[in-house]
Amino acid sequence: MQMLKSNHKDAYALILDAIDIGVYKPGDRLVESELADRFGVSRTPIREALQRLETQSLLTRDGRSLIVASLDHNQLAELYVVRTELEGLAARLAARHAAPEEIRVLREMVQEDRALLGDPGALARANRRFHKQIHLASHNRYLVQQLDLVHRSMALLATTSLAVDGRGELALEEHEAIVSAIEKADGEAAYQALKHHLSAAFETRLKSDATAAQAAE
Amino acid sequence: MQMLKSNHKDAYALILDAIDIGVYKPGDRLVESELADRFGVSRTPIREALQRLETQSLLTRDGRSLIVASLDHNQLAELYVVRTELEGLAARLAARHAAPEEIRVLREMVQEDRALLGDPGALARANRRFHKQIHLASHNRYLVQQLDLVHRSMALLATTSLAVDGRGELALEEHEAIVSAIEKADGEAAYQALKHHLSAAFETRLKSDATAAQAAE
DNA sequence: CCCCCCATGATTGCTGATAATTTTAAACAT
DNA sequence: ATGTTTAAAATTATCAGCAATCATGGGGGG
Repeated sequence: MQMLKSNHKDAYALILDAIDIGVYKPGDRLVESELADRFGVSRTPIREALQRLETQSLLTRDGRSLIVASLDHNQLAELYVVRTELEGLAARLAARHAAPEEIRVLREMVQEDRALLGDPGALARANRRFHKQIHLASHNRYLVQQLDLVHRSMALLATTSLAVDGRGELALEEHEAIVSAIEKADGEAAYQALKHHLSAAFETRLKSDATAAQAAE
Repeated sequence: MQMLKSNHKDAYALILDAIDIGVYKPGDRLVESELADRFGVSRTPIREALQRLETQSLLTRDGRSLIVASLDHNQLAELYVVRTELEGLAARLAARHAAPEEIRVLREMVQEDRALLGDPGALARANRRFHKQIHLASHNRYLVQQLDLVHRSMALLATTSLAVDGRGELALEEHEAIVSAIEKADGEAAYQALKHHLSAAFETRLKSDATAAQAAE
């Protein structure tokens, strides 16, 4: 008999979700007993989940206790450099190794995501799916894993650049260019297109952060 | 008063060492109670260390229990692709961002490591130091972290390519070329030199593995 | 009035015990 | 001999409680 999919996820996923949703924001302290109460388990599984999150750099130590990691400007820039290189590599490999079916899935995604242009949240999820599909198409498990880590770190960023006016349209065009390059099996073009895509996204983020910072003064 | 450096490392380091030394080899099952006995602590810190090692892919699940991960031929190839790209990036960034002092340290390493040419073990450690120094010179903390992960995965490989006849000399020449490129602040040359270095190392490994496999028939 | 010291409470680290699950192996039937 | 069922052993997952450490705040002392 098939086990019903329990709605009782494990502590790791629960805490990750809580961070994603914004229950805990960068800088917040995570107290084991509090989390244990909130999720109705004892401290042991909480501790283990916290340590896993720590090794993935989503949490960081402040003295003896753990706080949600935050990305300052420098760290964000450093993350983007690494992300760009890894995603670029994934695109290059995808152009070389993707199965025809995988490419078709990518193309369909680009089509279907047009329907989401009004909804930044849905667009952000679609964007993640799209990139994940490229990672998988690289057929390099290590790369997929490293990129998972990178993306998990980006969960610390509250905003998505896709919410900025007009960025959604541009991003989809860039996706289209990436898929076209992969279709042509042109690794270098795919690499460049993905690099351009992330560069544009980073630039948008910096601009919107600058505006927000000014507004906060 | 300064605490004496305790010879009682934490469970994580102890298990990692045990894997490094070869007490536990890829495929071996790690039993919590056995490790707890061996290191004289209770199962809880062992469990936490095991989970950390699992998230770093040094251990993998086989059903409910953990075994030391192993790298088959494909996984090794995939790892090398990612490693090459990341180390190449580090070299390029180091050429751009390294402080003069950091470059001098690199140059000294190349000089001093000549003295170790007879001792593959010492050479392997020196090699790790050298690469780590380049990582740091990139001044990108994310990259340093990702590369740490990659190198930890390589701990699963029992042999070092530096033990192969003549490889030590070649490797040091390649190190020399890398440092020269960084000195000239020529990022592209540094990138290419590092790529070449790793490519040569990988090739050496494949050859020696092939020989060993034949001998085992 | 401000600063330092100590006591108190909060929080993490660890232990031993218990529950749940899986693996092992042994007896049995085919 | 081989496959299958069932019971026992081993192992992992979780829990509640204790010990150690750290932060906080409330008095003295200057």
